[in-house]
Amino acid sequence: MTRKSVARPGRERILDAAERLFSRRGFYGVSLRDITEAAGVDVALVGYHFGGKRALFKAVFERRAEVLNRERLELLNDIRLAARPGTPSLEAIVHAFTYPLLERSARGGAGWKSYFALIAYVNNSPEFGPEMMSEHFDALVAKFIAVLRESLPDVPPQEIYWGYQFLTGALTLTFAETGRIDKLSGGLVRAADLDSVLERLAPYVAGGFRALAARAAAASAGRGPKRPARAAKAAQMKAIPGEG
Amino acid sequence: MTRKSVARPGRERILDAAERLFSRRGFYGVSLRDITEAAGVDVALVGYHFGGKRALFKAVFERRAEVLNRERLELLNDIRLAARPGTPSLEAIVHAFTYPLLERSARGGAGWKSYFALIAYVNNSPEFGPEMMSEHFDALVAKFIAVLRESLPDVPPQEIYWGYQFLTGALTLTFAETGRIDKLSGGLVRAADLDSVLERLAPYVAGGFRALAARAAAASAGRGPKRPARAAKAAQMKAIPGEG
DNA sequence: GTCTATAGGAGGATAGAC
DNA sequence: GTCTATCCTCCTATAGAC
Repeated sequence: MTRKSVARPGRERILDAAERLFSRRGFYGVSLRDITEAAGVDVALVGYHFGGKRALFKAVFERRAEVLNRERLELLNDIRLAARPGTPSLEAIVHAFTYPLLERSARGGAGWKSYFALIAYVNNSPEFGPEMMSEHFDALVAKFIAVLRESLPDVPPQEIYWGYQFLTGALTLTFAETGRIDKLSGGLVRAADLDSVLERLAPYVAGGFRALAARAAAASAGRGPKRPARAAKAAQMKAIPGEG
Repeated sequence: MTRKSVARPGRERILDAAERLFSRRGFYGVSLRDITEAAGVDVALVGYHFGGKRALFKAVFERRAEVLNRERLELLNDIRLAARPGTPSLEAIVHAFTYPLLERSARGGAGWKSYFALIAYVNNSPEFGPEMMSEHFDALVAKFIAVLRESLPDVPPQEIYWGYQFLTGALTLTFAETGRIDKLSGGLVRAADLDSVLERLAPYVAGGFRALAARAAAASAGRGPKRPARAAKAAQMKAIPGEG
C-alpha cells in the first residue's frame, strides 16, 4: 500500500479535461490553454505527452473506444447463443448494440458522459466523422449488421444499412444531450433520462426495421405502393434570389 | 431590365461562403479571413454588414429557416385537410415534416446542401443547439407534435416526444452526409442519395411510433413486458482506473 | 514529467480613407 | 459599400532549465 490514492497523473488529467471541453465546443472551440488550465498543468505538457492538439483529440477519442467494443461484442455473442438455433429478435440486437453505451452514459460518471457527447460531435462532423468513427467502430458495426441480416434474411441489404443509419443518428443525438427536448416538451421529457431512452430506442428501431422490410417487400411485388404522393405545392420552391 | 444578372452583392457572398465553411468545420473551425477570402471581399465587411462573427453565424442560420417553416406548415395543413374528417397517417405527418428539407437538400443547390449540414452541426451542439434550434423551429415542431398526438390519441405524450427526438436525430445525421454509411456498406448505400431517405424515413419513423405506442399500452396494462433482461455481464463495467 | 520562456503566426475587431 | 492599415489578443509549438 505504498501509493494509495495517488494524484491522477498529468497525462490523464489532460485527457479528462480535453474530453470535457472538446465534447462541449468541438475540436476548434477549445484551445490547449483552456485544456491545460482546466487540468491544472502546463501547456507544454500536451506536446510532451501527445505531440500536438490533433493527436490529443484522437487520444481522447480512442481511450474509451475499445472498452465499449469489447463489451458490445460480448453482448452480441450472448444473445446469439441464447437465441440458438434461431436468431435474436431485432429488439435484442438493437439492445445489445445500444445498452453498453446508454448504460455508461447514464451511470459511468462525468467522463463517460462527456465521451458520448464527443461521439455525437464526431459522428455528425463531415471533417472527423468518416475517418474517426470508421476506424474505431466499423468493425463492430459490421458484425451487428451481419446479425441483423441473419434476422431479416429476405430483406435487401440496403434496407439494413439505412435502418442502421437512422439508428445511429437517433442514438448520437441522444448522446449530445442538448436539452432541446426538455424545452420542447415543457419538461415532460428530459434528455438526460437515458433509462427512458433505453426502454424505447430498441422497440422504436425494431419497428422501423420491420416497416422498411414491409416497404421493400411491397415494392418488389410488382409496382407496389410507392412513395406518398407529393403535395403539388411542395414543388414550388421559392429560391433565394440569385441561387441556382 | 436595367440590371439583369447583377453581380451578387458582398453581403450575400459572405453569407454563402460562411454557410459553406461553417457547415464543414463548425463555428470555431472557420476564421473570418477564411470566409471573406472565399467570398472575395475584405475582412472588414463582416463587421460592417453583420457586426461580428457570431452575428454572422446567426444570420446564416436564420436566412433559410423561415422559407422552410412556411412550406412545412403549408404541407401540414394540406394533409390535415385531405384527411378530414379523420387524421393524417403517421407516414403522411412525418413525410410533411421531412419532405421540404430532404427535397431542398437533394435538389435545392449547393447552398441548401450546406445549410442542412449546418443544421446537423447546430442540432447536435450543446452550445448552439438548444438556443438556435428552439428559436427558429420549435413553434413549427410543436404544431407537428400536436398533429401526431391527434393521430395517436391513446398514446402518452412522452412517447411522442421521444419518437420526435429519434426522428430529428436520424434526420440530422442524414443531413450531415459524412459518407460514413457509404464506406460501411461498401458503396451499396450512398449518404447523398436523399431520394432513398425520402422513401424510407417516413415508414421507419411511423413504425417506430407504433412500436412506442404498443410498448406504452403493454406497460400500462398492469406490469406488462418491461425492458429486455439485461445481460448480467454488462453490469461488470471495468472502469478506467481512477474514475468514479 | 513538469515547468519557464519565447518564437512566430493567426485570430477578431475597428478606425478611417475612398 | 468597400478597402487599407493596424491593434492587441490568443494561438500552437518547441527549446531548454529543473
